[in-house]
Amino acid sequence: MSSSAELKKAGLKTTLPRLKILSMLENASIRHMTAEDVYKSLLDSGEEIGLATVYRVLTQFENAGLVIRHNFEGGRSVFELNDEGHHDHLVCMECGDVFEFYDKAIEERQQKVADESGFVLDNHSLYMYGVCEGIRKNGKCSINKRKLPSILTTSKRR
Amino acid sequence: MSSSAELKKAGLKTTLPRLKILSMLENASIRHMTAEDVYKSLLDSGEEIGLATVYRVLTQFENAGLVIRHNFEGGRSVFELNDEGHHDHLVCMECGDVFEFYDKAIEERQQKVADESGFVLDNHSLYMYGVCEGIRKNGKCSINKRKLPSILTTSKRR
DNA sequence: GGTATTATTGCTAATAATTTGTACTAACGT
DNA sequence: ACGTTAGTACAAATTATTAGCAATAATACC
Repeated sequence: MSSSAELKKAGLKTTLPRLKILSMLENASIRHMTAEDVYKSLLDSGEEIGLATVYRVLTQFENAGLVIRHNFEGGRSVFELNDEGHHDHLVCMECGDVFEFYDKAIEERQQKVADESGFVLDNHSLYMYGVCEGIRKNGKCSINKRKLPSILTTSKRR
Repeated sequence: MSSSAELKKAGLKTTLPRLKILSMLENASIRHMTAEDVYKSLLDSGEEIGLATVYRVLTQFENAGLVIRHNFEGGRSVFELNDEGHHDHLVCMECGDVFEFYDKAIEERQQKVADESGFVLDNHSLYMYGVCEGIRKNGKCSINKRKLPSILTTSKRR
């Protein structure tokens, strides 16, 4: 499906900034990007866009279900295209890379816990933080060739 | 153990602000509090303290392992006394109450996933968001008689 | 116990991420 | 093509949190 059609389906007018951002998310080598990552990437590609627009559009995309917002440790949000099924995340605290996984047993137990507590579940977030194999064995991540996401490098928050 | 002794054990000098904050956390009816909750509660109790001190001390407590910091949806941190074993959280998005649970199966599967991915796990956070039974059946939470935590009521962030 | 030394507090101002206000511009329906 | 309405850009505002620094309090030493 074309980006334009995706926007329409999501109930969003197909505007140039939205197309730029959506196609950036679809083609970027980094899957989990902060608003600023998206902003800077677009500027780097020679595209013109305002930071506020990026924030606004990403929030619209989130509400429309086009992207998922994550709040990993560090305080700033990262956005991920909602193009796969649900999954959880393993975040390497050294190289910043994000590994995705889906574990049926965990999902089922979560539902069971919610049921037993009388909760109707809306959503959940499971983030696991650790150090990946590449870093431990080679001092650098063999998989991750990209720059560290700003969430782990530039953020001074803890 | 006295609060003073706890501070010492944690390698922190026993100062008045630290004692106030620790005892506030130990005696508060709300288990998960934002820095501002702690600050306002102390002011309400007639105690004098600075907001910056609350932030500083809570961070020190976190580093010392006395409290756990959580980042529930909404962007602001909540702090919880680290006086029980590890557990995860179910957050009611209507009444703001937080239910704690521990599920051995989930913990084991998490470890297994990490092992299989070559990760050495440092920590994890599992937050489940939904609507509790009290709200669904009575329109209000039967368990939660306290005021809503500011994270869900005063925050304008999504 | 009294004082020096050093850590800690309490202000206020700074910061960082994100949101809003508003005047300009671009989509979409006709 | 053209007007209406929604969307964008920029700057200014907000919110949570942190940093700088002078004032103060807590241990160490006598």
